[in-house]
Order: sequence, then C-alpha cells, then structure tokens
Amino acid sequence: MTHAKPNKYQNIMQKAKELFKRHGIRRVTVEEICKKSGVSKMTYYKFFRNKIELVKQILIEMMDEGFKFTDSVMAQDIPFQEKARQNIRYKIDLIREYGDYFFQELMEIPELQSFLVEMNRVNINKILEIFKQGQREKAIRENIKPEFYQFLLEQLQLLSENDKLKAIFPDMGERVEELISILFYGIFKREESTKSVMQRKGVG
Amino acid sequence: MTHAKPNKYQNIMQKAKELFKRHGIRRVTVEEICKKSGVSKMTYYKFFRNKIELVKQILIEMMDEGFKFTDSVMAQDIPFQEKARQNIRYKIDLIREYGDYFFQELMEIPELQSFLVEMNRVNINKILEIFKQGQREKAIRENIKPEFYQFLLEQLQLLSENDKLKAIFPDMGERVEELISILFYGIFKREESTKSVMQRKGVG
DNA sequence: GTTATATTGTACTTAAATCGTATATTTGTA
DNA sequence: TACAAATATACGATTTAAGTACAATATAAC
Repeated sequence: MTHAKPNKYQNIMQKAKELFKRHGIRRVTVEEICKKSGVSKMTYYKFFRNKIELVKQILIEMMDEGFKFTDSVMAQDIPFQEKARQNIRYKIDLIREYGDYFFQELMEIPELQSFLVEMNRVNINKILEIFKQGQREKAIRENIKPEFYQFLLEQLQLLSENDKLKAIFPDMGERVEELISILFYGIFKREESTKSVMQRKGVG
Repeated sequence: MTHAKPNKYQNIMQKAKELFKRHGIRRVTVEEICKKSGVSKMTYYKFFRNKIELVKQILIEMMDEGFKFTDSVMAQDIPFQEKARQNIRYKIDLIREYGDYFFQELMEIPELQSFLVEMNRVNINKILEIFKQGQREKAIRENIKPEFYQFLLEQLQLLSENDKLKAIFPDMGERVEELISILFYGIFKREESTKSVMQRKGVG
C-alpha cells in the first residue's frame, strides 16, 4: 500500500538519489536520470526546472526526514544523552549513505550557495531547540548562553571542512562524529556524567 | 628505492587508475587526470595519444601483471587445484578492485572492441597453457580436446555477460567465480576429487 | 653563468555532450 | 470517439571536454 505505485515524481527522486550517491552530482546527467527512472525528458522538466532544482528537492526532503526523526526521538522518554546519540548517529549514517563526495560537490555548486546557507541556518536553529530541551532536562549546563551555542555550532560547521582536519579524519562521517563528540562531552572521559544522567532520570 | 621517485608516466597511470576505479571511464576527464597527477595536459599527450590509449595501457599492464602472477604460481610445487584456486582468486580480486562498472564501460567503448577481442584471445591462450599443465599433472581429465577447452572458455566469456545470469549474480566477481567453479568442478561436490589430488601429490 | 631540454600555463579551435524546448505521435482513459 | 498525459524525436543553444599551439618558466647539463 505504502509503496504500491510510486508516481513519476517519486520515481525520479528515487533514481536520482541512487545515481548521486554513486557518482556524485556533476557526473550525472539529466538524461541519465530520465533513462534510469523510465521517464521522458519532458516529464522531468514538468517537475524540475533543471538539475539544481532536483538537488534542492532532495536536500529539502533529506532535512524534513531528519526533522521528523529528531522530533520522534525527542518525544521519547529516554535520557537526553541517548536522544543526542541517536540524532548524531542518524546524521553520521546519512553522510555515510551519500558519501563525502556528494556533500563536497554540493558545496562547490555556486547556484546552491545561498540555499545551503539558509539550510544550515534552519538546521542550527533545530539543534538549538534540542539544546534548550537538554537544558530543561538538566543534561546540559544551564549557564551556557544560547548565542554561544549558536557560535559553537557555526564554528563546528566551518571546522568540519577544515583541510588539516580532513587530513586527520579523511572520512567526513568520522570527522563530524569526533567534533560533535568534543562539543558534547569535552575531552575528558564521559563515564561519570553519563552515569549521573542515567541515575537522575532513573533509567538503566 | 623501488618507489623513490615515480616518473610522470607512472604518476598518470596511478592516478588514472584511482579515478577509473572510483568513477569508471566515461565520467573521468583527461584534464581531471592531469590535475590529479600534477601534470600538464601537454605532458599527458606526450605519453598518450588520447584517453583510449591510456585505458589500453592500463589494461596491458593489468594483463602483464596477471601473467607474471600466474607464472609464479604455476612454478610453485603445490597441487594443481591450489594453483587454479590462486589464479581465480587473483582475477576475482582484480574485478572487485576495479568494480563491475569499470569493465561494463570498457565493453561499451567502440574503439576498444577489437583490442578487447585480441586481449581475450591472448588470455584464453594463457588459460589453455595452464590447462595443459593441469593435464600433465593429472589434475584434469586427459581425454578433453584442447579445442573443446577453447570453446568452453569462449562460451564462459559470453555467459558472464548474459543478462539473466546478471540478474542471478549482480556482482560480476561472484558471477565469474560461480561460472569457473562449474567449469572446474562441475555441479557435484568436489570433496573427493580434491582429496584424491592432495593424496596423489602428497600434500596436506 | 649559459645553453639545451623538459614542463608548465594559457589561450585557442574543434568536436562532442548536455541542456532545455518544440512538436508530432502514442498511450491510456472516460 | 474524444480528451489528457506521457513519450519519442528532433532540434538549436549552451556548455564542456578534447586536443593543439606557443610563449613563459623551470630544470639539468655543461
């Protein structure tokens, strides 16, 4: 029922994603996407003005699904640290699924620059929400200003593209994982803090 | 000493291989190869007439290395079946290293058709040599005509590209492995024949 | 240093691929 | 049949890549 008869639009999106995951964006042509998704060029251009527009739709879908996942996780009755862990895991997996290459190319498309900036802004806002909830749940220090969070997140975004860091962690997923790990837990062992949260929430 | 200072030619070959393994042939441009190997276009065209010529050189190198490996294996004092196993493993690994995609594209390049036919001919001759040695070592039935071998090998080559078989074994490596397995051992369990060879050669 | 040689960078022409559109035809459907 | 939707095809416009020419620069030998 759910995937009984995928319509043309979803068909194109699906096949385009597959091609992009494998070959990145630049190396895939519109005609190739049409062929793979069994759709004529005209039908394609009925849905998407051009290739960029298709990429945008994929990113929007990606973000929406991510938000949906986050919302469902945040609503659960589990320790905040576990919620954070699941969210991070989700993003890392997404990066791995599409591969560094895809995101690399993404940022090299001039027509997408402003779109990506806006997307990043929305994303950071979402994370800020989560942080606030973390504070309410007493899992995050309450004496940290939201502006400082925002600043950290923006810097994190920049750092994840730092060339020296790329040399240390060639894999983008790992890079992001390590950075977030530092932001969340600092450089010290987190055994204790985790334990204390677990105890406080009465889980485990 | 061995890899102290790779020359331009080897540099290009190396980087081209990397790119081809990852993206296939069609999606990689000459300029990209030049950039990656830190060489100007002029230098590239000093070594290779065009992109096809580079691909040919890679294939020739590939075949030469394969022959070298085969020769070293065949010279060892181990049971014939073990020699065969090592040779097959080598080829399967090679296919996996470059990926189906590379070989798929290879066969879709019109300018390479005759070259590939010739390469295949040389390859089949090499395998025939091995079979003859197998007969001398009494590991292969002696009442099989060489022409029949040749026929079988050619058919095997065709079968490995059969669409229905592709549906059964999408992975090219596995496909080839299964076909060769049938040719060598048939559909029956090979426990016994293996054992008998081992006993005959006094190994194990 | 000077010369010879090799390599690069840039600019260029040509060829090919890709994009995006227009149109005629086909297909599915009421 | 008539209508809407999708397709196949062809097409011009645009972009990208292939391959070449040549001046500028680096490298090595003398």
